[in-house]
Amino acid sequence: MKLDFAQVFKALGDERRIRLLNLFLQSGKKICVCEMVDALRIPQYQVSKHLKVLRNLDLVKTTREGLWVYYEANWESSECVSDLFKVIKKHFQERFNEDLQRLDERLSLREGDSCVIGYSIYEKENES
Amino acid sequence: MKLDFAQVFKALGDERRIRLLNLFLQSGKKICVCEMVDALRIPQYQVSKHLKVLRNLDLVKTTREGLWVYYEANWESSECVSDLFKVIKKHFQERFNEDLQRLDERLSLREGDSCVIGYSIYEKENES
DNA sequence: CTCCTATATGCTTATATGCGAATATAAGCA
DNA sequence: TGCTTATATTCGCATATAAGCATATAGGAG
Repeated sequence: MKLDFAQVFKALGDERRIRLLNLFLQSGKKICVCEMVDALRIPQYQVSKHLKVLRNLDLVKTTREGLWVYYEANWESSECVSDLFKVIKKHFQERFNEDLQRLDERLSLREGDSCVIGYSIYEKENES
Repeated sequence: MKLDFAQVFKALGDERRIRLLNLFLQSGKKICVCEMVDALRIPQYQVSKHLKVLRNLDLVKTTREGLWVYYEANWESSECVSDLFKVIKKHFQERFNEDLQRLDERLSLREGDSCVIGYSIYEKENES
């Protein structure tokens, strides 16, 4: 499986994909799709589509737990990719800080290490 | 001037732009457009177009000497970009080795540090 | 089996990006 | 000035990519 690095750069050439990857790199955690939707404030179908691009290039790993699918950065892909990850991790922390803040809020609602609320918070948002 | 890094990755998401940048990074030299045309074996107008993308993002610097315009990597752009350059320099040496070989052949035709032959070698190629 | 929820994918339309040919610009020289 | 060469840009066309909506899939609970 010979990796085409132009493809990797092209994948990172979309702001939302970088923001997704940045969530994984900065938090170091497995994050589920509905949590990403909250952190990035973009529709679920967009998150899934962009995750597919990252998955096809082996930049992320997935774990399914019941209905929830958790994503994390894949540091075992290749040395070049993990060197790239280090650069992003080093320089993008403050660049997308708002995403990380919203992620933290959302992660605080977990029970143990698991997401339990899905999209139910959106129903509450109608109150405001 | 706030740099959009998704744009930088998008610029590197084209194989020919990476190959151009790789020429600068591996050789460490200023290279003129007609030499790039020979090294990458793509038309001159494509080289100029791709160089424009790199120039607009401040990834390369230019020097004009008479008719010839020399390009080189711009290491002063930002720390993040120069960290990216280091990753590319480290991992792409053998990946585009043929470009570098052709560049070396072409650079050996310089007089001093200057390109002097332009596109005249193409006229000789009709013999073969 | 049926219903519900989280995630993934098709499909259609709009937008953007690519190429190649021709041409413009800019500098040197006669 | 006018000619030549190196480099840059413009234009029209084909193709690719993005957004939004609807729907499909997959797993859990009753």
